[in-house]
Amino acid sequence: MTLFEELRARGLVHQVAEHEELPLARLLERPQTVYAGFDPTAPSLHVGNLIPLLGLRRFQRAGHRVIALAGGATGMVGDPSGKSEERNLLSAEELAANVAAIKGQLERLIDFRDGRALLVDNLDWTREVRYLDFLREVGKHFTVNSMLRKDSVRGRLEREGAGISYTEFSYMLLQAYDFLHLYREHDCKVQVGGSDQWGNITAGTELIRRKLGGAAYGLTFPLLLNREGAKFGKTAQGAVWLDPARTSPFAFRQFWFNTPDEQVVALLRYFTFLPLEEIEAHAADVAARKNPQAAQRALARAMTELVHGTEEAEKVERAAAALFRKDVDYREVPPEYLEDAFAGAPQVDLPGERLDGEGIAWLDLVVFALRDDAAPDRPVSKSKARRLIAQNALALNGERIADPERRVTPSDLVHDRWLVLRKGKKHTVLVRVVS
RNA sequence: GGGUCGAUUCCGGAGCGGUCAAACGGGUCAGACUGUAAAUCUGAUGGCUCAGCCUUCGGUGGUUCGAAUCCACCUCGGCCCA
Repeated sequence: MTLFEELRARGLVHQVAEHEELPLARLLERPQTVYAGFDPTAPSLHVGNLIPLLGLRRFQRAGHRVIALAGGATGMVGDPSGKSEERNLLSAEELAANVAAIKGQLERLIDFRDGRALLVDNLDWTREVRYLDFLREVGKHFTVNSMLRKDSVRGRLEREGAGISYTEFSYMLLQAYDFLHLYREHDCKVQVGGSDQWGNITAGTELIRRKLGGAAYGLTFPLLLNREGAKFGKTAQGAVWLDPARTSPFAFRQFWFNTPDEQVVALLRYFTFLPLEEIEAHAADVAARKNPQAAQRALARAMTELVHGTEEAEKVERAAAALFRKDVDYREVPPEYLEDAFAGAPQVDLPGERLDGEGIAWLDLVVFALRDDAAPDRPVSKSKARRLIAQNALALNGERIADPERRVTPSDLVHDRWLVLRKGKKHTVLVRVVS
């Protein structure tokens, strides 16, 4: 199976910009250089970025050279694609920090050994370009008419109360210029990206054709939506990040595990490198409602291994297995197993003296241990904690406690040092009592 | 620069002087069911010393016994004109 056939079989081909004399599938029969860009809009990539990133990885595995581009320059301008509103500009310092962080993540998912991949920053060739030169060299090749027809721009123009600044309007020219640059310097003829990048990619192929008479190609991956129709990877708590400091490996694993049946097979094909036959076996199981959650488990495992490594993936899988077991008596689980099980779960340290004497009221312990759903950097308010208790949503060491004034004392400790606090079915916090 | 419309709780969006912590929908959280699903049903969704009180409706000042609702100015945004 050729790379192109596999991409199709996995549902990864959305649109292709190619040429009659030599279609993309034929072009790829010989090793090519392929690029995708990542704008430094945040200090970490998120699962949405995995689409082009793993796309590059597939090209690389098929023997092509890939270029991962960090958008130090384009990030300064802001891509209007897929954005319903104008965004605030990031400072140069923020951008530089973001670029550095993103580069590190790219390096873990793409193999850069022996020139098999390049890591570039478009700021390097854009910084010195003078505005007048840019207008004459690049701007002249675009009509505003065609720019206005791009979805990214049109969406903004048509949306009531939105609008688009000249800065963001210019974005596609910068990205086109990147493609031109890579085409010239690295003989890069193919750009890939999410489907929202179509307009930006074709702007590049057009520029290359007009300026150099060159034949450049584009490929976009389908845009994934979750059930609510929102962009894939966005949750109510925000994006699902690759950085373990922002999204814990446990939460990362759970994100994939919680994929609904209707979507899990598509995600296996789309994101994982599992053989297609294996995925079809899962598809059959899901359709027959056999082995519930097996497909989700495979997906969660594969993705966590990819991003956080095998060891971490095993750890959080064990943690989930322990945490979601029914009727666990934590006192009966040996401490070393417990510690391991909670390695990926949120933890807080509680000073031991809080338990002395009367102990701490259940309500206060909850406020101490729980974060606010809406603002994860803050503790829950007492009002919310009260409501949760009233709704019988909170359990201590596996036992629901409905009395906010119930005292929690050292006699509640599991193995003399822990309190296991659970909210609902899915959220567990390990409270470590320290002296 | 001129005209005009708008800024409401996470989002959309009601409200047009008291009965407004603010309808309704979405989202979110929780409970039941279940497979740590989906669908469905139920409840909750500003804060607190929690059956009472406190602080909110772009900002500042004003009118009034009383303002999210009226007035003035300011800030920001849309649309139209220049």
